[in-house]
Amino acid sequence: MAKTGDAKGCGDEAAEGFDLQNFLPYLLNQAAEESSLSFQRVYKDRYGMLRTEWRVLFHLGIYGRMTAREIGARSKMHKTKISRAVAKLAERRFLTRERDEADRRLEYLQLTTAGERAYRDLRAVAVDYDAQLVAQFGADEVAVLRRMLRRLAGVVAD
Amino acid sequence: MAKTGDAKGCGDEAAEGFDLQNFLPYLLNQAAEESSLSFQRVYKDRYGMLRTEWRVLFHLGIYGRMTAREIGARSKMHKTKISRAVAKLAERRFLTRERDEADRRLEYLQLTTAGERAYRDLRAVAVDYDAQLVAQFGADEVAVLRRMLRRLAGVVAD
DNA sequence: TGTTAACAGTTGAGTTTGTAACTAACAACG
DNA sequence: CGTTGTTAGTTACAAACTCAACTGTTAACA
Repeated sequence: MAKTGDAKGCGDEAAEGFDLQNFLPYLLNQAAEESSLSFQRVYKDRYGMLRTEWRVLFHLGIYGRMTAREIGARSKMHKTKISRAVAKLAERRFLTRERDEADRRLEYLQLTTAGERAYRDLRAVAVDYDAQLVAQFGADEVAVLRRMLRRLAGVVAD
Repeated sequence: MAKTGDAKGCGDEAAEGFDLQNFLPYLLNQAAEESSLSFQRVYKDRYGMLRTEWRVLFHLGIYGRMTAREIGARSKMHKTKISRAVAKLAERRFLTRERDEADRRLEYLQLTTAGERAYRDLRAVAVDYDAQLVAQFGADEVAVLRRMLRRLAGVVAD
């Protein structure tokens, strides 16, 4: 895969002809950007959401009522991102915040009916995308891809 | 892989239990972010570079003298990003800009000796990373991963 | 030629992000 | 209790990104 025999007579000839298009961090970024694009357009145009907001919406939609801290633990998003995403979603009445009276530092977040509706709508788009992808690449290869990406992302369990 | 039988008796039961951790755009972003991190640290701490600057540096290091337009065509980065990255690299004397006298809109960019040195240094880091990855995952699986990512990224040829 | 369109690259305004410092609340231990 | 440390979440400010408008140049074609 890596080109060789590019001898230029320097010291570190091993890396001559470095292949950027096959370099994983670069490639991952390109693929991530590209695959995000079609979605981004849906949740941006349809609901005026950012990716961070989409993520928070999905976490609450999938796992139900939880605190910002728990979202952070699951998603590895930084807490400031979450804080701002939550503020926007609350402002748009997609979620409600409820203080925990036992530990008043905590705030439970929960989707409103409107938030739930948005989540279901966007989830349908996501499911379609997934199906399309599996149809295009084949279930086996997609499974391999997912497994490797999970390892790269350092996701141990859930 | 997808959970089923979560019947809640609504309309769109197919998507109940949507698995965020296996959703490709999400997974890709997580993996991309994670894999970028170790590098980011190297080129940021060692040379004060951003990812855009790293990319420009590598394009010039690998393919040699070219214009900003060509970098854009190869990398799919937006021209404003490239423009600013080039400005910073020029300011730090990592590249020189040379107007094309035949078509005065064009400016040829080329690494200086210092730029070349930085490129070689960072390339060595990249090569190491790659080797480590192949050792960890196995050459075959990495090849599959690369092929799929290239397709996802929409890279047709080079 | 003169006019209009297209292109390479830059700049500016508004938005989003990252880092660090901050507030408020709980915990631990003397 | 009271001091010190930790945690949940927010805010402030600077850096970076996006999008659109801009400059300067070449191409197209009447």
